[in-house]
Amino acid sequence: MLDIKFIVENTDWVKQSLGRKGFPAEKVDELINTYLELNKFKTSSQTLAEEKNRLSNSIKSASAEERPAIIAKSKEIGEQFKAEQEKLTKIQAKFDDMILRMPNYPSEESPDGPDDSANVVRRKVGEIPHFDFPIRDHVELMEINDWSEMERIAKVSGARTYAIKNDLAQLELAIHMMVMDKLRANGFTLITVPAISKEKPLYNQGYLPFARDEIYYMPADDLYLSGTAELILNSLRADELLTEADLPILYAGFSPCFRREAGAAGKDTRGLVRVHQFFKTEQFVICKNDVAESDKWHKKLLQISEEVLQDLELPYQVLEVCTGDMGAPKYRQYDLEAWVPSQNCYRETHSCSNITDWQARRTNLRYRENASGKVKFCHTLNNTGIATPRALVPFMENHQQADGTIKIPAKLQPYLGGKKVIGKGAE
RNA sequence: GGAUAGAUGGCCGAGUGGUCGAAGGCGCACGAUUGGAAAUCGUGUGUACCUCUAAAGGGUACCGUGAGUUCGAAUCUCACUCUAUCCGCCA
Repeated sequence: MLDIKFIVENTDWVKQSLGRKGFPAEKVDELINTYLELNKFKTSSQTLAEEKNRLSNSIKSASAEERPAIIAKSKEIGEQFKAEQEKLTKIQAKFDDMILRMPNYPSEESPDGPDDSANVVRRKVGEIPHFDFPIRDHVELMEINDWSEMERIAKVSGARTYAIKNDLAQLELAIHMMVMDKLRANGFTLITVPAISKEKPLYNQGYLPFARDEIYYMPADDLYLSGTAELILNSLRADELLTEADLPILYAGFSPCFRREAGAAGKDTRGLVRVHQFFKTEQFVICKNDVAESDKWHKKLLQISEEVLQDLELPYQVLEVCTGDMGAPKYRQYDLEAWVPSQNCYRETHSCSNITDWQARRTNLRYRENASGKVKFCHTLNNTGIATPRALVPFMENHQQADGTIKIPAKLQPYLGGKKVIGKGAE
C-alpha cells in the first residue's frame, strides 16, 4: 500500500514512477479525486458527530424541562449523522479498494521494460557442464533409479503432483536441512509455519486483490492454502508496535506451498518443474524503514541464495527483473536461475525481493524509532532459501553421470550420510 | 464437537451507562540527586484521521471484530473471531 499524502504531494513523480510498471496515470488522478471526496465527507460527518456529542453531554446538566427538546434535537442530528456515515462508508470502501490496487514504486536502478523479455542478466556463475554421453532429463533419471511414482500419484492426487522415493526423497529433505543450517548460521530464526491462512494475510502480503485465481480456497472453513511461508511470516507480527531494538527480524520459514497454476495450463507439464504442492524454505526479513538498510538486506539475501546454488554446485545466472515483470508489491527484484541441461536454458529457482514499506503498510507492521520517537512502517524482504522438488531438476540433470547415477556435492554429503553418489549403479 | 472463563494503551492491570483516551504499576524520555552509577524523587509519555496553522490550536474515531439498544456504551444485547481450562475425538 502507498501513502496517500505522499501521492497528493508528489503526484507527478508518482505517475512517472508507477508508469514504469505500466500503471496508468489516470488511475492516480482518480485515486486523488476519491481521496478529496472522502475527506469532504469526513469533515461533514465529523461536524455532525461533534454537534451530537455536545448535545449528549449537555443533557446531564440540563433541567428536566430542557431535556426533551435537547433529546429531540440530538435524535435528529443522530439521523443526519447516520445518513452521512453511510455515504462515507461507501466512499471509504471505494478508496480502500483503489489504494490496495496501487503497485509499489520500482527502484531507480531497476531496468525499465514491459515484460520478462527486458529482464537483465547481471552475471553468470559456474561452468555449464559438457557431457560426453547422451544426457537424460530428470524424469528419465528418476525412472531408471526407481525414485518416483509419477504416473501412479497422478491417479491418486491429479495432475501436477509428485511422489518421490528412496535416495531422492532423502535428498529432498537433505537439501532443506543444509539450507536451514546456512540460514541459522546467518542469524535467522528457524520457524516452521502452517500452510493454512485466513483471508486478511493474503491482502497484507499483496497477493489479493491481484491473483485470486492462483489460490486454493476452502469454502467450508473460509480458509486458504498458502502459496509461500512469506504469506504467514509477513502477518506473524501484524498490528504489533515493535521497538527499534527488535529489528531486524530474520526468519527461515519452512512450509508446504500450494499453487493452483491456473495461468500455466500446458506449461512445464512434465516432471517436477511446476507442481501444485511443494516444500519451500523461505528467507524473510523485517527491518528498519530505510532504503539503504533494506537494500543491504536485499543484497545479503541474494548472496545467501547464491551460496546455496554454489554449495549445490549448480551453474546459475542472476537476473535483475524489469519494472514490467515485477509483481505489484516489489521495489526491486532479482531472480536466480539454475542451468537445466535437458532444456538447454536457465530456469528459475529463487526470487529475491525488496518490498520496502508496501507490505508493512497493509500489515500494519510498525516500530518506534529511537531517535525521533516516531512510529514508522517496517521494510520487509523475502527470498527463496530453496524450493523442492523444482531444485531437484537442475540438481539431478547437472550432476548426472553416464550410468544414470548422480554425484553429490561435497557440501551436501554430510546431510546424506556421507554418500558421494546416489543411484542404481552406486549401490 | 460439548462446557466454562476471558480479550482494555509498548507491557501488566483497574474500570458494569455520562465526570473514561481510560486509575495504578512497569517500561521509556527528560530533570533533580551522585565523583559516576544504582536506588530515590519530580515531570512527561497512545494510535489513526479530519480541520486549521508559521507554530500552537480545534475536532472525530479507536477498550478483540461486526451489528444493535440509548440523547449518550469500554460498560447493556446479539453474532462472530481468537485465547485458556475441562470433556470427547485424534496424528
